[in-house]
Amino acid sequence: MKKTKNTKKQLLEATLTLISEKGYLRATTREIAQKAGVTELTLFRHFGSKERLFEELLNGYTFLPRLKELLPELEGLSYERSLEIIATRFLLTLKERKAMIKIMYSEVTIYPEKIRAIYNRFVDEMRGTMAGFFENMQKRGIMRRNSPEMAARVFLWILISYFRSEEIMRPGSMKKETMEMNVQEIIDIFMHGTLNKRSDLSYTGRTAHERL
Amino acid sequence: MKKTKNTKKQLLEATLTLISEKGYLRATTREIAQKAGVTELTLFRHFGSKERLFEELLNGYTFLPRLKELLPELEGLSYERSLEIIATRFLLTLKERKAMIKIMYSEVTIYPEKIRAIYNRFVDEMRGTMAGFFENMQKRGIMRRNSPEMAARVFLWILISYFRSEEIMRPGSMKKETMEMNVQEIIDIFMHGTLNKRSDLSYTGRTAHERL
DNA sequence: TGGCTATGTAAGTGCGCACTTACATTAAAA
DNA sequence: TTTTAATGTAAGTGCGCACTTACATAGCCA
Repeated sequence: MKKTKNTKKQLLEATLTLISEKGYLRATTREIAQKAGVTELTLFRHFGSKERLFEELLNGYTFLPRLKELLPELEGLSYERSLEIIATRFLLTLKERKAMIKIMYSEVTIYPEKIRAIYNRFVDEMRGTMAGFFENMQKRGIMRRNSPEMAARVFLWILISYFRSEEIMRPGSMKKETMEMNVQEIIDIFMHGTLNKRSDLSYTGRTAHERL
Repeated sequence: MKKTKNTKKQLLEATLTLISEKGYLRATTREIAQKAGVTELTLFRHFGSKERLFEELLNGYTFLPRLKELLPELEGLSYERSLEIIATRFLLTLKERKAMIKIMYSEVTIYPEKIRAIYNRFVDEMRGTMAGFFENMQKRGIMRRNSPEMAARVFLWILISYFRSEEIMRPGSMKKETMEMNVQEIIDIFMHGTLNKRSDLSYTGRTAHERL
């Protein structure tokens, strides 16, 4: 063989980048090949068609959320602090996977089943993990008796929307400090809720907003 | 003139539908014209190019959220009930605007400025209204002293993600009853928060989840 | 060394699509 | 009735793109 053995990998990477930037139809095979440093013909020799190239990208992609490994490290921390750490880690994962996330948002109409499958696999896993975490918090009497499933969904929804708002709909990338502040406020709301109750004051004293 | 005077309107409607279903590039001018009941040539005589057709669609679109008109009707209702009603109304608005929302999600990469402008106009207006509502609740001592802005953002984020999850990423459309139940659980979390506090029990007795 | 495999060069094919041109028709306004 | 504005019919143009074919070349292994 000549030169590199990882041609396929580089083609898949170029595909990921270009399709996330310009969408499936606007990302031409010529451009993808060029970005991968090979000829267009090589692309077709490896994947046969543009469609199969895209499918292989989708099939081979894994989000591997490292959330589960994170949970044991939270022992001893407060509920609030735990949520903050989980949220931060989750947002970083989203940021790392930004390219694929953009694809999932913009190409659902075209590849409904496959993209939904990936998306749901990812979200379901996250939700399962979080639901487990919440169940645990309930057993310890730390959390109210909400449905852990729904709590997990709401938790993830907030963060996904926040990510989308900051990273995709608003210009400029999330700054680390802004993010930390926002996460604090978000978690504050998620944890305490928004209703004024006397016990709040005795427990936390002030809201994240007041601390600013 | 011949027949209808509203050719432009019908073309714009067809454009909205088709682009939301298949994306900008896959929605052909031939198909759009056919759906509008006119010839392709008529389309070009009216709009000059496909791009300008799309631009006119974006420029002329208005979300007109009727949220503001809704607020006065909430006088006398509980905080929780008010939030439920607002959430339901907001979700219905999203459902009605589903086509444009799908376009905004899938074509941001291609028309960043214009789509972001529309999106932000919509979201900012909603957020402003909600922030006003929360400020009012704070003045009355009903709500904790969170940042009303952030509370509004979180509130809308949850609902938008919920909408997306049910209407776009999961097969099948939101059933009315399921939606009502989900909204109850969501609002329950948003309002009370997820922390177990003694005053919760004295105030509401049980969570939405326990009521099921 | 010789054969095999991965890649390259170059030229081309066919299709779909946005967009055009020339001419005809119809209904309403004048 | 004549004129005019909006639409239709029909044929076509040119471009970009996915994909192909034929032939050449460079490194690896037996």
